[in-house]
Amino acid sequence: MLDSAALLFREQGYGVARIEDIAAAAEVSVGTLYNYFGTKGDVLLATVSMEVEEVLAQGDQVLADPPPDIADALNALIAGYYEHSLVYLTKEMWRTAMALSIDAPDSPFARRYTALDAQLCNQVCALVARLQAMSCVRPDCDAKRLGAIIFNDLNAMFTEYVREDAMALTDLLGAMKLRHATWAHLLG
Amino acid sequence: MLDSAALLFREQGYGVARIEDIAAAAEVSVGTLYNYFGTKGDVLLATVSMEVEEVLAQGDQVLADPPPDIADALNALIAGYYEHSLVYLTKEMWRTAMALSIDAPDSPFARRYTALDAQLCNQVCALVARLQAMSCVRPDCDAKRLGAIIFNDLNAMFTEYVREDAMALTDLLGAMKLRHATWAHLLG
DNA sequence: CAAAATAATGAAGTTCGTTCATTTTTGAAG
DNA sequence: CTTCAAAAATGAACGAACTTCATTATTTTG
Repeated sequence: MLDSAALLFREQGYGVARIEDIAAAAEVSVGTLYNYFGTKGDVLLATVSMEVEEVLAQGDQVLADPPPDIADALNALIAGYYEHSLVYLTKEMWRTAMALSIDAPDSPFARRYTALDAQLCNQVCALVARLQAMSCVRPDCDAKRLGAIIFNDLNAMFTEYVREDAMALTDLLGAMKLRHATWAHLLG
Repeated sequence: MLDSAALLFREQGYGVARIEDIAAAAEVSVGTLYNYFGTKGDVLLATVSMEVEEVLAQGDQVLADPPPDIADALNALIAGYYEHSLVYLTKEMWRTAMALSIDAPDSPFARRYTALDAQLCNQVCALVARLQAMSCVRPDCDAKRLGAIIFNDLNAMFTEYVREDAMALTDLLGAMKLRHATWAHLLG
């Protein structure tokens, strides 16, 4: 079911792909699909989760042994996020997931999406703390707060990337590098 | 029409208030309403615009003669944004507006919403530049880039505030002040 | 084998936002 | 005052797809 859904979402778009089509492609009935997913949005979430879980695992690799330079370390972590972002999802799917999570923040869907976001943020915070422990970041700063600022900024840039179909991944990566240079300058 | 719509959106919520109800409250027909607004979302946008226009005007006051201290200046500008945010809109209306602007970024609605956001961002950038000209911010930084980082972070905090009905304005203002302290520390 | 629990089914319901052919009002010209 | 064309207003009907749920089928248990 999930494979069929992900395929149709990618090929036709979340809005165009009807539950009926997904059920047909998965060779089950509509009712069966609803026995496993409470909502069309939940089907999308399952795909988003796959995406973010993998990205978090990748990030843990970076955290285990980060490059001893602020810009390099941030590059390694964040470029991993960005480059993985379209493996399972399209920009349109990201937009829909983001919209759903804002519009109904109390739904199970949104709660889980928010939790995943928080984990990504924590990963950035952990990286900053690690760099601080390695004396690559000035010690007179709160790693948690700095990490959150950095994450919020990078997340906003990702949102912009996802909103503009014309924006290429290289554009995003370029903008990201300028940010990292700024941080290296301020924190080094 | 707009007054009736804003009232119903506030009282019942965007989702619950039907176009038919809004038309009835404004003593016009549904068709008439659609002669002035292309979409239900456009009705919401008109209210969002009022909100942001006023906030931008307030911001210009601050920019004209900012306090000669980073934290104070940021406080004056951003607290103005935050404190004004629920004058015309509810948290739910904000959420819907944000969701619409992400979900269909090419719609007139989204374009205008994004443009307003960009203006707010520019205002923060202008403030940083102003403080730099006043020698309150170290000169070896790009004001435009710093302003964008600061704005993205504060905007993310506002989004969190709007997502959590339980979060009070004072919580948001408190979190904001911690951020400003960080910036004062890094840029002073 | 019986019977209870679990899973699958798919047709029907529901709900609003949106449309558009028709009617009404306006206001300028003769 | 009368015409009449342009502008505004009208509201009934449409459409579309997500969900629901009573019914049927399958699996597991005793």
